[in-house]
Amino acid sequence: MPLPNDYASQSCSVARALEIVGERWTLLIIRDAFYGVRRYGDFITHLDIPRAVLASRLKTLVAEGLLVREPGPGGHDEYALTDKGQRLWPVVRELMAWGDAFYAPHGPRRMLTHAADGGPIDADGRCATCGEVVQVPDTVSAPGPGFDPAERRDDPVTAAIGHPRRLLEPLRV
Amino acid sequence: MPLPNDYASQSCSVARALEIVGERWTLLIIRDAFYGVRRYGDFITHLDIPRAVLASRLKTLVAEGLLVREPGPGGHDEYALTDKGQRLWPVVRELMAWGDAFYAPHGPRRMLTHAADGGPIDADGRCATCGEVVQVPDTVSAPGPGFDPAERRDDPVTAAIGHPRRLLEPLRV
DNA sequence: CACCTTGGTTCAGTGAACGAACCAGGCTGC
DNA sequence: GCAGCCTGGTTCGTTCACTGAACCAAGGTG
Repeated sequence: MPLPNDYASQSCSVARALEIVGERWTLLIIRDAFYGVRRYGDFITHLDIPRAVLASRLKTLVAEGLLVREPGPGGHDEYALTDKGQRLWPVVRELMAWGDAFYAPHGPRRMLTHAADGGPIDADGRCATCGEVVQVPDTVSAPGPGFDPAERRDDPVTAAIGHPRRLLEPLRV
Repeated sequence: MPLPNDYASQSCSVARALEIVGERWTLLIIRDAFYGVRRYGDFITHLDIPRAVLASRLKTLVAEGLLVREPGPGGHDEYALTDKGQRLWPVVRELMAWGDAFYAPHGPRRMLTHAADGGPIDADGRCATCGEVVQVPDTVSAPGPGFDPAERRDDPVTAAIGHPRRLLEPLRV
């Protein structure tokens, strides 16, 4: 974080990690990337983030190698998670689990299941049915009991995550 | 985050969680709390955080029930992690693992082991020796190969984490 | 009773976030 | 071939939070 007082002086990997993903909005951008969001405009409409901030964050994430910018099917460039970015999935998953545990009075807002056998994924990332650690592309994210359709807006992202989808599967053709 | 544009509108537990722990410094305060830091002055000297910001964050964390403020042995009040706060440990652990994987050229800065049998704790929080999920108070944190003693400063916190310690064990008597 | 330690609060300066406006390139319709 | 729209940004003035230094109050110590 390029504030006068940064975390860099600390010999701690939590501090180093937070220098990259600890800035406001960054982890939400990463989360949306797992949900298949790849285009600037889709991030804007779903996150409701100031355009300048999104541009700045995307630049940082590409520079740090968490995202790659590449030509997409529509002729527009897209942002896709690299392996380095995908390895943040446990962080996002645990954050979601904590939020579900304490801030989702009607139950989890999203359920994670194993695409291969449909088994639910437990707290430490394993499929309750087969016991395997589920890889990111084999993870299906579906609305859970705490999902509130009333909050649904009409952007393509919100529409897409309204039914089960594999992580990383691009939102658009 | 009480900025004009907050995350609250999103039906997403990641966003809800980040409203609490996504502010600058907050997760580092939580991390230090796992390391046994409990007193205002120790947070100040170890984190090098502006005093006003620490006071504000501690107030928020107590209000949200992640920390409790209670009388300590020295007659001073102390801040201790509640169960709700302790359940953030997987988030901190995964963040540390990610930082170690990509920003620790000389290997992990800290090693986590199971107090009962000394087995290393792997990526998903299980002891490699006994296979159990290691509870927070049974986790021992020790300097790893990437730990740089040259960065050591002379505050009590840095001195204490220079050798193996159980998580949550108070820094002071 | 002076002094030190601890745990804060206050306040001015600075930098980042916000949001609205602007702008450039590529495609579309005609 | 050009007017218009969609996409993906940049610019800029305002607002807000972080920073760091100074100040302050309570409690313990010599």
